[in-house]
Amino acid sequence: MTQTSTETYRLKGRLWIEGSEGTFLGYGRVVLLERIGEHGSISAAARSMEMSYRHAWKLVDSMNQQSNTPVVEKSTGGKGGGGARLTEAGKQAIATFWSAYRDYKAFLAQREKQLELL
Amino acid sequence: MTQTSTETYRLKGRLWIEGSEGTFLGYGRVVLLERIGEHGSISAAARSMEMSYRHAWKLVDSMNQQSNTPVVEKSTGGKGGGGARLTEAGKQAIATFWSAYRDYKAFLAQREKQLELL
DNA sequence: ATCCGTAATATACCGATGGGAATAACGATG
DNA sequence: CATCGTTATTCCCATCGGTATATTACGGAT
Repeated sequence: MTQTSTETYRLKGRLWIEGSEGTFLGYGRVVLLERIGEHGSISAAARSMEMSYRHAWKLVDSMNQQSNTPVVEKSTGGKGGGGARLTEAGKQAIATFWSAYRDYKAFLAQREKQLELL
Repeated sequence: MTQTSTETYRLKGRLWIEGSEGTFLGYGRVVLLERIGEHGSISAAARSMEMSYRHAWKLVDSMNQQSNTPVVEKSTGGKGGGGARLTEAGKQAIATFWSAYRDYKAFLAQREKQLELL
């Protein structure tokens, strides 16, 4: 027995849905969509996470451009200065991603048990 | 029908095995291990891919530190200046990762068929 | 007409990551 | 004991994503 330390290993992964222009939906993007749904604006959603408005705006723009129908509808000016709200396609996108994500997590947890390392 | 463009979506992901200090095995690391096995040195392995020796060395160091038994044995000086060779644990690590990787690819391909987006 | 908070956009900066070059140690071989 | 190609290690630099900051456009409410 010359075993000094015994490492334990975890199987980890990232999951995302790709469109024609790269990433369409990923974990952070979907959380952002949810926050937009809760707060009613991109800026409030960005503040609620640890994300800059610039970054959040780019993500929303990227998702809208790659979606067959926009996931977020934005309005500028007006009461409260404007805002943003989820579309039906947006809600559907969230559900679709979480569904795949749950399956993915389950796969990882299951597959992790079979790891055999020396 | 107001459908302008019809995006098709792909389910993509990354997979890696984590130890106590972060990533232990990933796609690039395992390819590097294989190349070391083929070429007999870290530097030749690095040259054979598009990787700097500095980077390759750090990856090998990280893997060795996190493995219960080293994955690469290195020798300095001597005929040919030294070299590096895979250990049994290294070969095992490669096999373990590719096995998980294949399953993971199969999972992604299968799960992709179930994506439903608007 | 003014105010307000948001969308929209450009610019400058910052921090991490990896690359390249440079240097030293190493040890069998001739 | 000089050579040689590798391991090992330390600098500095280019690149790149994201942050912070600043500015403009917008339009309903007062």
